[in-house]
Amino acid sequence: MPKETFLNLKQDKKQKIIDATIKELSIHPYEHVNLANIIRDAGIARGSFYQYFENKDDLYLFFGMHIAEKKALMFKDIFDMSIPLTFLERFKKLFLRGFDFANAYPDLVQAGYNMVQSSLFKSSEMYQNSYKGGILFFESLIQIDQDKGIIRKDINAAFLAEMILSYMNSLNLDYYMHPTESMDAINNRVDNIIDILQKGIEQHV
Amino acid sequence: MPKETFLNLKQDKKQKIIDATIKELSIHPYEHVNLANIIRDAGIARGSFYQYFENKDDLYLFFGMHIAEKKALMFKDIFDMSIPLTFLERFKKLFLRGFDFANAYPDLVQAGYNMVQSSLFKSSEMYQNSYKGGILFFESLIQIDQDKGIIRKDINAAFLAEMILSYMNSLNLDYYMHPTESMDAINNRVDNIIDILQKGIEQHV
DNA sequence: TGTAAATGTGACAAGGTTGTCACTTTTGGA
DNA sequence: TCCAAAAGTGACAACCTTGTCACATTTACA
Repeated sequence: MPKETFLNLKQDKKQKIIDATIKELSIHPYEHVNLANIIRDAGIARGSFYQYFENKDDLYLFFGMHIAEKKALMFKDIFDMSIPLTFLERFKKLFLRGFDFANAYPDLVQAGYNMVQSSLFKSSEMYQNSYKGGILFFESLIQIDQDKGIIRKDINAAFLAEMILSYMNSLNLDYYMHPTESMDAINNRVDNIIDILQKGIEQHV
Repeated sequence: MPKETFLNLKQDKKQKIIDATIKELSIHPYEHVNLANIIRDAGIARGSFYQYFENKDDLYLFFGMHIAEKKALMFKDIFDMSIPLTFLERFKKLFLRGFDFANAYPDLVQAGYNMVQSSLFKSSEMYQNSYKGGILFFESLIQIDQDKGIIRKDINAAFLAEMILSYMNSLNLDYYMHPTESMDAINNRVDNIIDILQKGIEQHV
């Protein structure tokens, strides 16, 4: 956790440090991040950095939370269960929103990708929880649709949830790294995949 | 490429260096690999190392090729087109064989995983080619089945190939990292997924 | 305005890693 | 057996990075 000194900083100085962190993390993998670069770009002294954060890992922890906050805002409505949607409709929304997020915050996403790559982060509680949480959420959506008779009952909800989220992540990450496809092509691709899933899991009456 | 000096080494000395590399790479992510550990475990002098390899990256290049050779041997028959199999049959074989490979060479796979994680390796030509090659191969298998009327013609072969390979990779890697599931559970999971794909892509007459 | 607490600063110690080089030992052919 | 080429060796220079600390400056409040 950052020290109070950092939290008390004026917004624009805080933002400068965040921006410098994004820049450095979006260029270098986590393990090669150089504090000197962040300090230079943020325009602060080395000593000041250690007045704001315990150490480098403390900065990462804060930065991970910063990304999580941005994501929570962007994906909020998709996890809102008061909006009635089938499993596949919700999944499609999540899938497409991932690309919107990448378009909105390209550097942030690149930086986040580099963080997630690191084994240090992958084994962190924060990551584990959010990953498992996502799977459990979609697993329950699948089960609801199975109860309603929309999805075949012989499908293992956990397996399906893991598969689609793992594929979504890898495709989103691909797009972050090489945003070559147009949004039209992306939509086409998502439709094609959703169609396969739809026919693969639907309950025939 | 390793220097001739290395290639001229007696097999058991070569193997000792390979084993030490596997050990170090299976414990630490690529960026944190410490030559001192490899040298100690291999029982050679620092100077000798630089008589065998240009530098650290040269060792990685060689090691990547070493893994590729082992894999080629293990997966050979799956890519043998003289054996007649449908796309899904071949995919299932590949999927399951991935787990066999992990069981046969757990440390090697762990080390390979750590390598593949590194952005340096991911952007290497060797990796790009083998990745694209796999996708193209399965893309062509899908097209063959489409021509035969086994798979719906409105399915985009490239999209489907990318999806299944990306999912297979992530599941295989998961298993490498936490081999908690029994082979029975694995078989069950693979069958469940193959069933969804089967129903999702089959051509109805 | 005076002063104590908070914040800012950058040189530097401590620790770590890579690749080099002058030297030693081994090998293999004359 | 002798000797030149090949292979082996490990101390070390060069470099890099983190976190610290004694001191300087600013802030906030009496």
